[in-house]
Amino acid sequence: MQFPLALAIIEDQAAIRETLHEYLCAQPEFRCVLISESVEAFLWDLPAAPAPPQLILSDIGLPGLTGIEGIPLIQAQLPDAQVLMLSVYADAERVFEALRAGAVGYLLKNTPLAQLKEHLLQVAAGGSPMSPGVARFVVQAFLGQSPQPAPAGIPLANLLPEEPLTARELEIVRGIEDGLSYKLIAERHYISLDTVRSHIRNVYRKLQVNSKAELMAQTLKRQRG
Amino acid sequence: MQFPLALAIIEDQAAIRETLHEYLCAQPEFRCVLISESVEAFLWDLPAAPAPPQLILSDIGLPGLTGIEGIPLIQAQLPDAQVLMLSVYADAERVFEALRAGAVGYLLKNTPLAQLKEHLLQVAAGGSPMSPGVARFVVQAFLGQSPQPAPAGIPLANLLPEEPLTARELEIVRGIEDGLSYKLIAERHYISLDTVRSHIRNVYRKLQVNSKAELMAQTLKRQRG
DNA sequence: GGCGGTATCGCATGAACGTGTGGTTTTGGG
DNA sequence: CCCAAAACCACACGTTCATGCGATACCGCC
Repeated sequence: MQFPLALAIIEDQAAIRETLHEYLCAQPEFRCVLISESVEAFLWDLPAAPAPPQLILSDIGLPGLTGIEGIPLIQAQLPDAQVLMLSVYADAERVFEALRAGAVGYLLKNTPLAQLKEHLLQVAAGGSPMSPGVARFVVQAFLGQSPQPAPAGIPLANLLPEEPLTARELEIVRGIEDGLSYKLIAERHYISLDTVRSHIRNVYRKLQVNSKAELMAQTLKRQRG
Repeated sequence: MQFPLALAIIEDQAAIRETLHEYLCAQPEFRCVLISESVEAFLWDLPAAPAPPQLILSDIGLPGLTGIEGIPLIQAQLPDAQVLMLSVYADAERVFEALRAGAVGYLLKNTPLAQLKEHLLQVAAGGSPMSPGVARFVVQAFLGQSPQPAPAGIPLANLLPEEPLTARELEIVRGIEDGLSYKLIAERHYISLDTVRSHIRNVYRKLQVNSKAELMAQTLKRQRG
């Protein structure tokens, strides 16, 4: 394997895109040949790239075509390129779709930059990096399926707690999962309505959601996955 | 998940065993309850352990019973424990055997200690850590087998509503379970916001709930119970 | 033709929620 | 002892939701 590896990034959120760009391109192992904010833009700009990308780091949740839908289109243009998915979603369905579509790995967005770099290098070396929580989906599918409720304590927090929820926050989340209103949660724990709000706010930030419904949807997916 | 996690190590090579022991047990997240040099020794000493291990880090190449052969025996004694394999072998056959036997992950012995620690924590959080080169075997096996083996169906029908939901209403409910707002549900089905409201109203009456949260809580309970 | 059920849509009002901004008190290390 | 993190509280504003009251249209069926 020869360095630098030609790298392309597809990510719609400017902040994340810039962070990835700045960090990865500062590494001697990589050379960024194309940075796009959508699959469409990527394909459009591809002919103008200084070199064909060997590695493509792509978001899934993109405007227009999703990252998953983009994989076959990208591979049609770049048969030798390897696509590594980056996503905030940790549900089995999306993981399977991505792998079936031809992705070689699947990382969650809370992966630290340094690990992300390592994973990209491992892709180039023939690996299939996956965030460990993601890997379990694949293992279970591989096993045909035998959903063992593995963790004894069951942290309903989330698969890969970049920022772990505090004990208090977990209690609040349990209240939401029980279908309670903020008012009832407040009464259950003898705290004020605003305090509940405050905790919820922090939970939403940590879990990257912005409504009760999204929070519960995340729990639902995790239980089905 | 509560710390420290009760950890056991099975490794025959004294040097590696001591390295793992010293490093991991120095971490506040872990508490070493049993260090053995073979599966047989592990099982023998298990009753004398200060606490039942929650995580077991086991080598594969052991004298006597191999680590893989040991998994079912260990799980018979510790149904809630999770076994993470550690091996110098990176061949597909052994990986598959280990996973089939019940291992939750498979790491190579060249994994840095810091990463090993992270992987163990991820196991406790429900992950399936695998060294990236190992992961590709599993992905390929996954892709090689039945395209849609068992995505765990949608038993949404088998709730017990005295009044059954119509097809349309079920679609709307699915939208809610995906965490969408009324607006997004309306867009998804090309109907107006008020129509969504109308359907939801009927669903709430039929299922005897009066908020999104209660509806989702009902779904959650049904899936757990 | 009339009748019931489903699907569609509109409007209005109060409650619940999400989010921004600011605080204080408590608590567990360094 | 001080700092940082967690828990607690408050106010304000806009958005979303829950629910009431309508309405029209299609379809199968007796």
